[in-house]
Amino acid sequence: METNTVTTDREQKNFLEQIIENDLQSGKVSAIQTRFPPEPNGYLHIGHAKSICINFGLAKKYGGKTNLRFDDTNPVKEDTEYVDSIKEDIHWLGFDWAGEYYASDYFEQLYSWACELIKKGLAYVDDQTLEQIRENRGTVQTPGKNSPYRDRSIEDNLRLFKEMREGKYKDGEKTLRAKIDMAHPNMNMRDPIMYRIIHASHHRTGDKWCIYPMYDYAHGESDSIEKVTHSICTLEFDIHRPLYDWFIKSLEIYPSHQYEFARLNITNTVMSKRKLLQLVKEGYVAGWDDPRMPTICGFRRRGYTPESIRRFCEDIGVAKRDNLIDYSRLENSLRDDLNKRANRVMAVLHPIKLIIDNYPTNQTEELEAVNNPEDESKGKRKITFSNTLYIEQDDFMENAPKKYFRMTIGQEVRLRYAYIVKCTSCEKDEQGNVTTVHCEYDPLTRGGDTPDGRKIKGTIHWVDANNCIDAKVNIFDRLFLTEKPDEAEEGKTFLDNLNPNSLTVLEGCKLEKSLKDAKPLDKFQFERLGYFSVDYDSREDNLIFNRTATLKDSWTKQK
RNA sequence: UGUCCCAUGGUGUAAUGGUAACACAGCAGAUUUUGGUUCUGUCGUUUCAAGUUCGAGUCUUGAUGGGACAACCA
Repeated sequence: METNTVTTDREQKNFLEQIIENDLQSGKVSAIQTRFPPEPNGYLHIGHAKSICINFGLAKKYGGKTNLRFDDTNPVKEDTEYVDSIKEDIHWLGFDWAGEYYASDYFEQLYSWACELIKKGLAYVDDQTLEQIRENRGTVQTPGKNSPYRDRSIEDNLRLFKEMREGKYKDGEKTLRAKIDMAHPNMNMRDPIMYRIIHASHHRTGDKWCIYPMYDYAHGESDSIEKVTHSICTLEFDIHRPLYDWFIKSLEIYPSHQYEFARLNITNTVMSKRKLLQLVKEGYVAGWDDPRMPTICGFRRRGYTPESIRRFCEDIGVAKRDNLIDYSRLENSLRDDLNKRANRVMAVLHPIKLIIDNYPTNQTEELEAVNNPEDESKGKRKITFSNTLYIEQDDFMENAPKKYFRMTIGQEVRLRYAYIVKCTSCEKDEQGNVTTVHCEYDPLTRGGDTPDGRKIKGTIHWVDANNCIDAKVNIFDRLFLTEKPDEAEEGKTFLDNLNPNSLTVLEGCKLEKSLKDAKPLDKFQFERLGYFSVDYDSREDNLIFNRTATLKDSWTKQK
């Protein structure tokens, strides 16, 4: 292994990279093998994306491999629906796995290893009930008590365990336990349960088994079978590591090692699968892929790109201390990506009419607009202009503050790519809302240039009222009102922190004609407004856009 | 009154006993046919105490604060 390239490298490395480089240099491992081990009992969320980027990213960086392994040891919670969605999401994120495995592939091996542990006197069949086991486990501060069945003979244990497998017992009647230490300060070491009886069909093995291994017994052994060198998981498993090591050592099998990092937390959202499932099941959101959900499919539907999510995961880094990342970091990554890639178009979300009184009534002309000022290769397009346009409600004010550079009576403003116009008057409805604004244009400023060189501070976007299309636009706000929704007040739950206004549907938005063929997941920057993506439910005659994120806005801040 | 993990600007993440740094956010300015982008400048950091050392963010001990652990979940 070359070491000189590494030492001269000034790049910052996280603790996992340091561990891996040490292991590679010392010869502890010759190549690295990682794995991403989801349980197929829910959809992947942004926290999983972090784990995916770490596991796949590390293997890629150091020339190793990553397996996808489904941790499917609990048939009552798992389903192929989740298997499929998980695979889709990983691919969409841009990763491909070396091997696709299932813990259930290893059930036979796991069973025979369990028999080996029995033969070594390191496991026993326990007849205690769930309640008795719980009671005798003790507490974190008091030692537990040995089970009365703890000293059964190896022969009895072997026979009983075989009978468990054969279906001779009902759910809960017996368990197989590792024989470690009921007084161990680490609760996980107090004779942890290795197998429980569950008479339920498994999504892959059907009714072949009625005993299923627990996570602690299955996970490390699966890692070992796959010769995983670095088994990377979140912090809450660090207390399981002694047990992880105990099984591997007792079985004398390939020594995989577990390393833990701090899970991702993001402001104003929840990240637990249980809570996400609850939001879906109880109808607080429209589904797993609701654009307000922190799921991968939710972000996808909202308009996020895989690149922006990967970039985000790199940005936030990896360490062992608890963290809470501001949601805006996600938006930053998105803007950074889409600024360079999304074509610009003009759209008016809250339309009011703008009538150019000195422009010929029946005239229409075509103007040229740049598709992406960051990327000349995206070319230009034609947009039409006439005497009646739509502009944004916010872009007109009757009594404007002095730093308001938009439309207000007597002030000149540029209509993007069109003309300089001067606002003359407005019309209101009975409630006093402005419905129509009048102005006059300067014919010498076609395209938006000022031949006399006068400076125009404001430029606003517009849509030709005589040549535009209607659309529905979903505006999303944070799903939760508080930064840490999990921390609910006394007697309340995270549900009480839900934002009742997290979704606003805008009807009758006006879009430039070029958008008529937009297909689901197409992404655009609506000039001055933000990034928008076409929703799955969008149809040619009923366009629906999702606002992915706004543009940075230093104006509303100034106000 | 247990065991384990963690503690660096507002938020994250580096610094491997030798000048505390980078990103984002904030603030100020420049540029701009998007109040976007881009560019420049700027603000601001080692939880506390003792110890080891020529020298400590880093090592030791203690304290404080935060987190994890008592599913036949993962």
